[in-house]
Amino acid sequence: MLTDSDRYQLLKALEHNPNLSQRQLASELGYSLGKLNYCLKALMDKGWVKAENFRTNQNKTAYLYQLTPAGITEKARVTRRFLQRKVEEHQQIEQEIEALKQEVAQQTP
Amino acid sequence: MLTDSDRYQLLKALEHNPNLSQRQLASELGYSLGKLNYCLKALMDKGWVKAENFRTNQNKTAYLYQLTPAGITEKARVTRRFLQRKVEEHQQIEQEIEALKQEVAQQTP
DNA sequence: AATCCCTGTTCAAACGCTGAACGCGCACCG
DNA sequence: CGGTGCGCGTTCAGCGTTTGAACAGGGATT
Repeated sequence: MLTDSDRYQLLKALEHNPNLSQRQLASELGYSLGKLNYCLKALMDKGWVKAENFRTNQNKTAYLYQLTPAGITEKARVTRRFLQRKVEEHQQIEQEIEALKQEVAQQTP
Repeated sequence: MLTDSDRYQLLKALEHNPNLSQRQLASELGYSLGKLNYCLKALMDKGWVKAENFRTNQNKTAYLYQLTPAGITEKARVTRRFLQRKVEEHQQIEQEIEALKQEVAQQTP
């Protein structure tokens, strides 16, 4: 698929480290290589990320995965949306914990 | 698979309603019929739940999915474990939210 | 030229999940 | 007594997602 979490995590990682390889990104985010390639391609299809060929000073060829202006805008939007979702999740877990605590308290009096 | 969440939810549901059909249980927990059947069978294989043939007063045949003594013990264990995991998750989300808030604050000054 | 290493890309296989379909047994009715 | 309907548990082909081994390409090193 391509969830908001994927979008957020990838855009954030690329914002800070546009010079990582797909393998490094995958490892950093805990994604498989295939999934990362899929997600990255999706971001590029949307025009949020642009791959630029570049070579390190004295090293191999590689790509630079840079956020486009549209990507920067989108990253801001996704971040706000993701935050809101996390806040809701947080509240829900709080209730769940309260219920679980009562349950544990009752089960061995 | 069969996560702690599955174990907890099913054991809890059965503790309160041993007389529900698999379809009713699935609907209540938001599981598909196939998944519920799989999970329930797993609990029975472990010896935590026992299916007893019974017939409602003036109705059809059905099963009673009752927790065994071992099942009651296990339910208590799983509940504690599940609570602990939720507390950790809660703390982690709290940190994540804090980071996201700072990120949002910085992105449109 | 040959070898090595690190790229990005691909895609068959594995996995988890779904829900339509099936067989069974009971209750009701003609 | 047969027929029909209903709800039950069970099954499994099909689906969408995910995995990671395998591949092709290009620069560096020998």
